[in-house]
Amino acid sequence: MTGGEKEITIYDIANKLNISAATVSRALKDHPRVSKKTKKLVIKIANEMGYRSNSFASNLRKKSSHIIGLIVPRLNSNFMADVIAGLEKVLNNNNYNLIISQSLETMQKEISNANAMLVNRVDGLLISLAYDTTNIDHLEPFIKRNIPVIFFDRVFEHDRCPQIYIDNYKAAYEITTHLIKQGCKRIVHITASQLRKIYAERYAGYKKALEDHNIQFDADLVIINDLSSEAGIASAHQILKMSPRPDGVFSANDNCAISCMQTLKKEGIKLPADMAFAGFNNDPAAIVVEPNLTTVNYKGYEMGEVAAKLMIDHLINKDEFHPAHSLILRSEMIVRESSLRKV
Amino acid sequence: MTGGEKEITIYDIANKLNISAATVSRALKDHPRVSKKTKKLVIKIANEMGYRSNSFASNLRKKSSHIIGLIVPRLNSNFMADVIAGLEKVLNNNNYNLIISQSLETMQKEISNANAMLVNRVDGLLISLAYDTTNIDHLEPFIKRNIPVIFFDRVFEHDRCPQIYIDNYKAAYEITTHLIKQGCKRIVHITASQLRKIYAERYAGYKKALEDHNIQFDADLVIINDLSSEAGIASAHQILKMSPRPDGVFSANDNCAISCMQTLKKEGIKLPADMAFAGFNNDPAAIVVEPNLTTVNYKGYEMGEVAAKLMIDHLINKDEFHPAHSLILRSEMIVRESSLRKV
DNA sequence: AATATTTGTGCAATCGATTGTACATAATTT
DNA sequence: AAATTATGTACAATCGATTGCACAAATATT
Repeated sequence: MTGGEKEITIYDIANKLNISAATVSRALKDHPRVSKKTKKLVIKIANEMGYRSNSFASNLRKKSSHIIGLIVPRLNSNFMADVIAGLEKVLNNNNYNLIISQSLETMQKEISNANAMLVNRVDGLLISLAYDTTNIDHLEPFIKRNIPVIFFDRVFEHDRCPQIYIDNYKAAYEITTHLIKQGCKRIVHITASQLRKIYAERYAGYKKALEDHNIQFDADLVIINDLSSEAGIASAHQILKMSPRPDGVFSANDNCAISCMQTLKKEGIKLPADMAFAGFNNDPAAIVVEPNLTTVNYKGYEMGEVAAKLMIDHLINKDEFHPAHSLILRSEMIVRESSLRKV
Repeated sequence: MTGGEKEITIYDIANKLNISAATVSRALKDHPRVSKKTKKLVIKIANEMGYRSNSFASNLRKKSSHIIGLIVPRLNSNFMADVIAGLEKVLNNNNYNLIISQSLETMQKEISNANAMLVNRVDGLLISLAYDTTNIDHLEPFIKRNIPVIFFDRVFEHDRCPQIYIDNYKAAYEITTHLIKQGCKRIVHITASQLRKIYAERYAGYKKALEDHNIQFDADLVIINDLSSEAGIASAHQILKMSPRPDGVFSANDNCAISCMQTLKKEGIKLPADMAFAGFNNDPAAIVVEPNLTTVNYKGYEMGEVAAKLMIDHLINKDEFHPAHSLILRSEMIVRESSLRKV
């Protein structure tokens, strides 16, 4: 099976109209120096001939691809799917395309993804870091080439790269305070690698809330794992062994909180009477689990939109000075039955 | 802020080594006619100088981008996130990149997405159709250019395009039969637009199962909506008004089934005693809702992998004859408490 | 009417990698 | 030793769009 018809180029159009390719090129991109008559004619013929601009040639000449790279730890999470949906919408409206890859939580794959993005000559890079990423040397080639790099969610400190995240510290502080106000005195905190700022900050918010309410911090109540469903089950067993038994749990994500809740329920623990629960993210399942889970609404879609807008802004005003300011999105606590012990 | 350092090209390497750019090019791609010594040297210098191949130039010359386009109705669903994760893994392992966009369930946006993919000169297109897509004229330019188009999940009949989907008819037949075996006699079916083959087939499987078990089909028991959570709530109210009251529900997705279940539970219906439930997809929330939802395991990740592999195969053996065979993935019924009335 | 400005178009170089062809030199075969 | 083949490299055209510059024609200004 051999290739279809030959692709139409601006030269074909130029030949047909007995004008130069330069004029065709200018006409197609609405250059002011081309007469309206010529423009109309060119566009008409281009359509008739089924012309499609060759982006390779254009990109080569213009040294820009109109493609934005995205690297995330995992594509299959609710939060990330929302982020991507938001990103895609905004980028698409601005005629940018999105090329995506996942690091699968390893720095090694993140590095190879970054290299692929570089070879693909993305105009900008959006990235949420893998669990074990300890440095961002692999992003230096972008920074060196003045390709904007924007961090979101799992961010990294760098004076040239804006960061977008929510105030994890504050959200964790609020939710812990809420649990305390519901009468909890021994609150377990389930979290993940403290290498990632977002988890470290949630942890810090948790600690500060305890401190501000005169509750002694107890390191034995802190469980560090990968926040998976399996980890939630394991956490539940660990909690059951604690003595005296905790009366509240604040998990750094909903997923882990939910499987933990289910395991505890099976073991006869009454929720929230025996133990109040709070999660983080507002996954769809938070309103399915019984009792419905108190959590922090982490707006993925909005974060995607904001990240894309910031990226577009950087690209359009490429030469302007862009302070690498960080954007902190508002998040809100959503109180549901899992934490309500007082009415 | 002006651009960083100049990009290194093969000419720079050639100059430094006093050899021709042609040799550099061949050395970098391990051409057999270049001596091992030269290859080593070129690679060494290329690394030292920080050379990155310019994909625009390469693509322009080779007329291929190594980019696969993906168009889906919505990015933010569990199923789709899984599909994308699977796709990305396989494509990435084969040095292909993935560019994605969402039609937001409208044919209009699907058309504009397709055009963008064409301009971006994707090497292949993977697509799951929007709700209201009635024809695929917008994909003809790909077919005409011999760019492989592969449908998955929401497929379309076309003699040049392979389709990947599960046997929806069979799965629906099985699950309906299961409900019947659990003693259900009046089974509601909640489904979506019959324009989409997958829903039409699930409907057909449902009907056939009734017929084979001598249960009279009753059109009043069929609810057609968009399968959203809101639609699930509305369906619940509709079901409550039915008389005599149905004793089973088969929803064409889990999402809708779950919100319907929750609404019915609030209204005092006992599940599964009063009404047995079955869904479709095996969303994570299916094991969170109480009672856990009987459903069909629709393996998104696997579907993504299979679709990607098929695409790679088409691209690598570009000139061979490819029968546009369809791939039907195995799906399995997962029986949980929501449908178990007999032990 | 002469000069200055605007408008419209074409020429030709450029972006960087690839590849068919040519041509040496080296290694083998007769 | 002559003829043949294999090996290694270079030349130059090509992919298609873009754009600085030149220049003619049309219009406006003095």
